[in-house]
Amino acid sequence: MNKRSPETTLIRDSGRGNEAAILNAALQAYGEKGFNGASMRDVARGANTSLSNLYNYFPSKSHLLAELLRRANSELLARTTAAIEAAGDDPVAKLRDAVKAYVGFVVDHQTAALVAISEVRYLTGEERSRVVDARDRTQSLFEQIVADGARTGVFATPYPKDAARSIVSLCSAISTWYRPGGRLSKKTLGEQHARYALALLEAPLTP
Amino acid sequence: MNKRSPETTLIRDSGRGNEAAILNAALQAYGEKGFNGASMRDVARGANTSLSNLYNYFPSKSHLLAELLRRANSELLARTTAAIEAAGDDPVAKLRDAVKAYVGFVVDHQTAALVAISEVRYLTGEERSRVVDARDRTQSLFEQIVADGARTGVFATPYPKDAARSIVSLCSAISTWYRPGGRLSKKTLGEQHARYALALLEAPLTP
Amino acid sequence: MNKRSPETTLIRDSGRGNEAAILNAALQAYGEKGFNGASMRDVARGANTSLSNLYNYFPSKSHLLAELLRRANSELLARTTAAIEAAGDDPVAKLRDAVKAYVGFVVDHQTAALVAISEVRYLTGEERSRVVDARDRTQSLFEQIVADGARTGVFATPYPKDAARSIVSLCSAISTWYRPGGRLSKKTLGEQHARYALALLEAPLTP
Amino acid sequence: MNKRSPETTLIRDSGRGNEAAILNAALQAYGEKGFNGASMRDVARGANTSLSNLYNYFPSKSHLLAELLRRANSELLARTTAAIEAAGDDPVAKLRDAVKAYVGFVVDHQTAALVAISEVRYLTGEERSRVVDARDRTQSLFEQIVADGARTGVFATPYPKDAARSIVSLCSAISTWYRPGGRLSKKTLGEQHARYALALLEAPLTP
DNA sequence: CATGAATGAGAGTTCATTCAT
DNA sequence: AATGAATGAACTCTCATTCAT
Repeated sequence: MNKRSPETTLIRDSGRGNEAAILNAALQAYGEKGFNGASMRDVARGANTSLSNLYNYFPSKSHLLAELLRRANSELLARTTAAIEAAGDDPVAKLRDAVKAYVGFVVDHQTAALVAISEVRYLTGEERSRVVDARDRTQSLFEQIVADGARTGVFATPYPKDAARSIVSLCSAISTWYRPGGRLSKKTLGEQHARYALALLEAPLTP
Repeated sequence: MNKRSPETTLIRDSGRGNEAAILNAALQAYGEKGFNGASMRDVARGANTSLSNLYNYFPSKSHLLAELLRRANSELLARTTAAIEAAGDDPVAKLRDAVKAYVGFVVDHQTAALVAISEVRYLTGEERSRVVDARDRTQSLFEQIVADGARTGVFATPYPKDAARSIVSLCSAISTWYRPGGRLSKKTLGEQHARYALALLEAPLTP
Repeated sequence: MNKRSPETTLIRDSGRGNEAAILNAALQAYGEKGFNGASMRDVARGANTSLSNLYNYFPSKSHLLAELLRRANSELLARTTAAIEAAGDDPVAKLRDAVKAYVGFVVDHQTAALVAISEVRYLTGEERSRVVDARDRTQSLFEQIVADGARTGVFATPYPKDAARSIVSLCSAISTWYRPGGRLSKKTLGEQHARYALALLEAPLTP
Repeated sequence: MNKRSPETTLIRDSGRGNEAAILNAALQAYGEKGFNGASMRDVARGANTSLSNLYNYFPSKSHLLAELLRRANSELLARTTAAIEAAGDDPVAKLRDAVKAYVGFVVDHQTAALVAISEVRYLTGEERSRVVDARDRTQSLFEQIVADGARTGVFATPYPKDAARSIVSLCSAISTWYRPGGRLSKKTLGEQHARYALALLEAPLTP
């Protein structure tokens, strides 16, 4: 009926009735108004279904958020892992491609990326830890690369332990200001941030 | 009765009864639960006053947020401006001190910094633009320094127009993970981020 | 799979699929949470079937209750009638055995007895009157015995018209406090209440 | 404005706004539809106030029930205690007057008595135990009298330990069928039940 | 006979805000 | 400046019931 923006490809039709529509509506609602500002009625309206039917798919509003974040983090982790594995052994290549993959995810799924960083705080208990774990696993990938490069001396930064976090912060912050169709394309942003990352690690840059 | 943490010094007793208590309670409530997750009852409880009395000080919940953000951005702008003015003419020194000032603000007023970046979205109309303007003015300071250094060649980055935003992102992101009393002190964080910033700009680093 | 307690023998497998399981689940649910406190979902869960399948057996929640109470009152009436008929002509013997039968029913089907007295009120219209009629028929048995004994003088109470109701109240109240396996067995309770009844009627007691 | 029936005197105007109106409306609603069948909207309507205002007086629906039962049991205990104290030393007189007091309460506050016995089950935790304790204290009064009379031999029943409970059951059951203005007045009911009680205890009756 | 999806109504509770005192 | 009472709207969630398969 309505052409989907590339954004929404994160949530694929699972064959289970309205599940995908609900998740997408929730993503949009949480993205626009925040988790607490968006109501289940908003989600139902966006999914073109009834309020009560939401509860046939997700037992609570926070489960809905949790499932959203689970999928987002899972996709981010998959993309980043794949990029690293394809990059060979060079820490510089690994980092460059990991950053490009991360940035690519943020650009492709801006809303999901934004919700993932700004709304995790509203999860508690196991829901929260599952999501945080996934997020931390992605961050560990960067930490590992930085640690490797620091050992071999290619990353000269005096703060190898902390720099990885800054690189991830830099990439995910894109979700807060990026506007599709603007001056900066996905490709440009990837190259920019790859260079920021290497510079920040004080790696030799090939101009 | 209870010793105030340095955090709370952002809001000074204005001599107007409970105003400071209310603002501090609101800051804490919005910081803990987010703007929409915190209720006016939460604020009243935190300020040890009655719900209805809040409205003798602030006409609405969002005015309260706006006032909070106004003060936070104002203090941040003041600190950054002062640091730059005291740094002399060298772009490197200016940037270094501006970053240290920014980081200092985030560490001193973590909650305020966090609320300032994560809850602006819930303001609208003039309330919003006043706050956004103040935030942009701070960012412009960094852009100006970077532009100056790029012109003289001391900042070799190929992306001078965009790098300033990244530097600011890096500094403000501290508010999302910093824990007082941890491994990283305010001083260390300032030095670290100053170095990150210069590295990112591809300025020559004196190791 | 699971051995049924004697309680559940009130509802016999009618050969109609899940009917017995549903009635038993409803009995337990209404017993634990009351008619309005128990949901059709509770019943479905207890019967190990789906919510919608309940409606293949019973057209509504209140029909389910009505059927339950119909069976309970029917069994109670049958037991009491049988006991009276077996007791011969002596009003004293008749009353004693009627009370024992009633108490026996309450002990054997405590939940059903409890639900029967506490949840009738949620039936309306014909459903209600059918159940109330059955209940009244049982009570009439007692009233008849008392009237007979009063005529012959063996029951000396000045309130023959009202005493029967009190006797029935006494018996059915057992369902509100009885705990199986406690100090009082079915046999003891029967004897106790038979004596209470006769004493209350001011009949000569053989100690 | 509207003349209050004697029933409602259980809840006196406490000077706190709508408190009495709310409690009376809740009593009536719970009495008519049961705790789970009555909604807070029903209560609000009956109290001529808004739904949300109920929560300025009682923090939850079950607190409202608890407070109701607390008052009912308290009044019942007070009446019974007073009657016993005024009755002198004779167990027969004590029992007779205690029963009359209990019956008087049930007749004067039929709805409260009915709700007290049929809706306690919907309380849990401390709310429940407070109410149950009060109820048990009243019952203990009867047990004490029966035990005393059994020791002196004036109550010849072989079941002194259990008979007290039956007497209380008998009295409270009145609330389930009594209709004001019917054949049986408060006075008659009191005398009837006093006689039932003594007969049940196998005390010598003065005809 | 059995199910999962769907729905409109309504549940208890909390919301920001107002007002009389 | 301060309060408790009041309110209408909105909240998340559950209800009994229906229907297509």
